[in-house]
Amino acid sequence: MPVYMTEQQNAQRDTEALILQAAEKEFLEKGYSGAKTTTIAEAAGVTHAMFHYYFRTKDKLFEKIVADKLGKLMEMMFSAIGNSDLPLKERIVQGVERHFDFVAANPLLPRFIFNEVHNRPERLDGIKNNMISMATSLLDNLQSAIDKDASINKCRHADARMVLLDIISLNIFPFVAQPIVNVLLDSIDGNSGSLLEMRKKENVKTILEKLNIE
Amino acid sequence: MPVYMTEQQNAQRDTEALILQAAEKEFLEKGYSGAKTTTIAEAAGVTHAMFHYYFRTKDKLFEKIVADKLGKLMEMMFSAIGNSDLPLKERIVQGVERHFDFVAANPLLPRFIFNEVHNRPERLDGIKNNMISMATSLLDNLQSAIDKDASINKCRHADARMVLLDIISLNIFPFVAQPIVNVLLDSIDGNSGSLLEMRKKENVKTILEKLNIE
DNA sequence: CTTTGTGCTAACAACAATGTTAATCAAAAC
DNA sequence: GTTTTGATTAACATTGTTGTTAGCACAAAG
Repeated sequence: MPVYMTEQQNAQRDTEALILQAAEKEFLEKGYSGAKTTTIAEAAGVTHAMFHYYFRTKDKLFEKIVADKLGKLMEMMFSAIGNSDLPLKERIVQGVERHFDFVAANPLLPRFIFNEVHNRPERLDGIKNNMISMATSLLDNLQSAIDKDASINKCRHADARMVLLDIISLNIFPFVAQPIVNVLLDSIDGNSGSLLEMRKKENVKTILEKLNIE
Repeated sequence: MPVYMTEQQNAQRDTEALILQAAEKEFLEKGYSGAKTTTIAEAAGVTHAMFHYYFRTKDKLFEKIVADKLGKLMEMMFSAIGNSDLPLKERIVQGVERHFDFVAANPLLPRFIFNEVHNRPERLDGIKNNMISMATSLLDNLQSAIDKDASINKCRHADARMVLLDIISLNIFPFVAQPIVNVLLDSIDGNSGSLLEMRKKENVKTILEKLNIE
């Protein structure tokens, strides 16, 4: 393998990366059927023949990107289960905030995944087993942490799966429904933009209250 | 206006309605760009020329359907604010359950609206004012009910807007993410299908706990 | 300096999707 | 019964989108 790359190879990596970036953005924004290869090429600043030169077909590139984003599905779900080394309260706070921050950093990801999984549910087949085993172990761990805390302190004996679903639901919704939520709240009082920070704190509070912690 | 319709008029209404139904289904399933007029016509059992005969263009019919579904946006949000004649606890229970049932009866509606509002946020412009005034009055009412209950009983002094967002988030998520949630929960134990009923109860509980009612 | 390989372009080909039109058929109006 | 009206069809026209190909430019290798 070459230590120095030729200029041609540099150029290749550049335009290939440019197309990939443009495609990712376009696909995440508009989904498979809404995205156009010509638009992607245009956004990348190359002729649309380059698209096919590097990635053969629209499907091939799309499936590559779907696979990539599907890999983030785990993170989109299980990052909400905090670090098991922390005491339960800190674990919950960290879990909710970490999860919220992940979604905030990938605000288009949820809608994209929901849409493309709805379009072809069999996309899940490949990661199903991985998902299940990961969910099982993480949830088992969280559940016993909750149960232990429930015995020692006054914490509620909650179902860890439900808590996880609560966190994911609460955190993802404002991003999936952003324009609508903005209309709803921005105009009632003038808190434009601060909604997300507000919501992040609120969700932490909601989950803590649900578990009756503190 | 005729009391009896001619057979031609009957036929017209039939195929027009058939196309409309097929289009609604197709659009809700696949969105604007994913839906094909030929597929709609085929599903309605007519030639695709009929599509244009009755509805001129794909856009026109789509906008009609979007407007219709956007009309349901209010219900999708504010049905969660229960009847103000009831005591707070019953009001919350009724609100959450009524809202959940509405989403369950229109499971494709949220994704459709989120997508098409994201594609063209200006779609909201038309109903913005209506939304705001309705939100204001309904939320004001709910807020004072909460505040009153907080003074009399031990109920928490919660922000009605946040409570509304919580309910919508929790109730809508399982439908928007259905295949994923099913994988996550179905395989952990064998509760296939019962997830939604489970979730409905859980959401009621969560909101009641949040308000510290009962 | 020639040859080879490769990124790149422009033009074209193929197909799918939207939209149109002229002609047909049957029921309703007269 | 003739005419008219409107639903319906098949065929066509158009455009947008995807994918291909022949050739050019230019750096690297010999």
